[in-house]
Amino acid sequence: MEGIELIRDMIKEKIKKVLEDLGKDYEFKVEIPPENFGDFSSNVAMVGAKHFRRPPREIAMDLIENLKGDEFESIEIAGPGFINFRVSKSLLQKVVRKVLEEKERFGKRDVGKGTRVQFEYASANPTGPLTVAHGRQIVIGDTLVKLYKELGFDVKNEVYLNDAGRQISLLAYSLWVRYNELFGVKNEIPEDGYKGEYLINVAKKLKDEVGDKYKGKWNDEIEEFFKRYAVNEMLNWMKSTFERMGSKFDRYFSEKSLVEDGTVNKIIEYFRRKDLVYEKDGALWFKVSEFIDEDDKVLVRKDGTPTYFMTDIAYHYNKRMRGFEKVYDIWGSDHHGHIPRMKAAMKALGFPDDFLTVVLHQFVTLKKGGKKLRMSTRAGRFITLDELLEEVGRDAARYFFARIDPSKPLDFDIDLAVKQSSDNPVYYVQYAHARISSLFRQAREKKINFIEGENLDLLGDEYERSVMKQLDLFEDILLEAAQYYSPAKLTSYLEELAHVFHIFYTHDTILDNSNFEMSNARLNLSKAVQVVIKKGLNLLGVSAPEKM
RNA sequence: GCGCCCGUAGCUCAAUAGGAUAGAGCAUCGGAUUUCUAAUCCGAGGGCUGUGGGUUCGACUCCCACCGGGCGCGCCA
Repeated sequence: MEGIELIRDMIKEKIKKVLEDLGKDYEFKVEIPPENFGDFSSNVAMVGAKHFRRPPREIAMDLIENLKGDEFESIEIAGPGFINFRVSKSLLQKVVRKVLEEKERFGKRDVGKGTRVQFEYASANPTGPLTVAHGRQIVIGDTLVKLYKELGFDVKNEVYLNDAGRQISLLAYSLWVRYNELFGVKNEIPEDGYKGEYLINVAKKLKDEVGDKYKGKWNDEIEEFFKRYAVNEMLNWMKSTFERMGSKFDRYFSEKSLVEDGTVNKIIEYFRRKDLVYEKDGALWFKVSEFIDEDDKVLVRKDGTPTYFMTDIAYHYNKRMRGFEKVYDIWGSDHHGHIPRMKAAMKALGFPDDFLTVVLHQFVTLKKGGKKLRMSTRAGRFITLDELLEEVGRDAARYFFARIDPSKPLDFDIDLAVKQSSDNPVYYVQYAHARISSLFRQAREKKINFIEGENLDLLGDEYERSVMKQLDLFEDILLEAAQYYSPAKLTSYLEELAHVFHIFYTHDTILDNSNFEMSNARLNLSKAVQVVIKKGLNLLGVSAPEKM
């Protein structure tokens, strides 16, 4: 039941031991080299040149003498001093066994040791439909949440609703205008109001519920009602979009509640005691400059309302009080200016430096008919996430969002996504999964018995080897994708795994009536691939079909 | 003007904490199926990794300058 270590780690350990025997200890790497250089390779001899004060190739020769063993079919020196390892079949076969034994648990580790962390993403103004930019954020967030769970963290995810502030007043008034239109009462939606058609539908629903109760009437109380009604409608809409995306949040957190429950005032009091705020021009300012080389920022406006900065500090205070040891915020790159002052605020509250990590992603631009579309919620003209899902489907949309590293801008060509959706690499990966399902259906038909875990010792030709090596990488990739906050590492991996499988499938006959043992061995290997692909797609929130 | 991010094949992107001959897919051209799904596989062409310097055994990767694009520099969020 004890799983083996990654082969790479095993090699590294062995080398380390040999170095210790020679009285040396320094950093070096074991990696997967380009083709034709063996299975694994190390730069240990090259890095060691300064430590041994001898030429790399000479060092390599000594090391190789001490490394020889059953695990390796061959160890060779190449190029300027690389040591290339070709590992034994039996070592690779153990990976297959491990995958089959652990199934969907394969890849789980306990690096997190139950550390309580939180991911906040897809946070939005509840003033309109979610955009494709939110879609990108949802996929990045969802995937990281699942990855961190795999790695043994206690993870929660949360959406922050900016349900306070001026934009909500504008939303309420815009809805009121639409509502009155239904009675023939004409009013103008302000320039910076919400002119999208969706508010007409909300207005109709409201009219069905309350009739002409608010026709032509407007006061503070009515404004409150319209705010509550509109925000609730927008929130329900958001939830339905999340559901369409296959996304689920543990909690929706209201910005407004931070004012109402006194958290904001509590923070202000604390800052006052610490002499970190001052009054100027009727507003309350936070001494950002006390912590970093940036200008001070307003916390409370002249009119007494808190700024976004203020409530966000309160929100993060709240997170900390709830017991999260680390929080990750996923923001669009247009928020990057917000990072230093938030960090300063965290410091002011006495939180550890690494309490808050911000994961930034570049924006999504849309292209349609060769033209770039600029999205604007207020103007009411944009492609919504709902529309995108309608056109390309959940799997393709999610995979596409995951596929580009968050640090790169994502250029979403809608025409291409619609027209050539079958070219989307998600199908390439899914197809490998479906193909394997089909293999097992065929095996039953051909009366080829599948015995899990048997005949693995027959695996070892070059196609099988490359599949086994790729399987061995999976655990490492999960860690890497989590560390770099990059689901794209996972999609690249899956495409490569699908690729080596397709090659294996093309060149080796898997179901062979004249050789049941070999058939069973290859079915086992296929099964292992299927388990890993399914798991990988699962982490991305993409389905793994049995048939295509 | 200042700050952050990005620049790799015609297009969309890789390149595993500085490593070997910079790789895939799409597109183009040419092949592969009487047998497990051809949504696949094999092959060909296509590159001064934006430009110029620097660091070292070695640079797409690190440093400096510049060019080009995105974003930010609110009592907006």
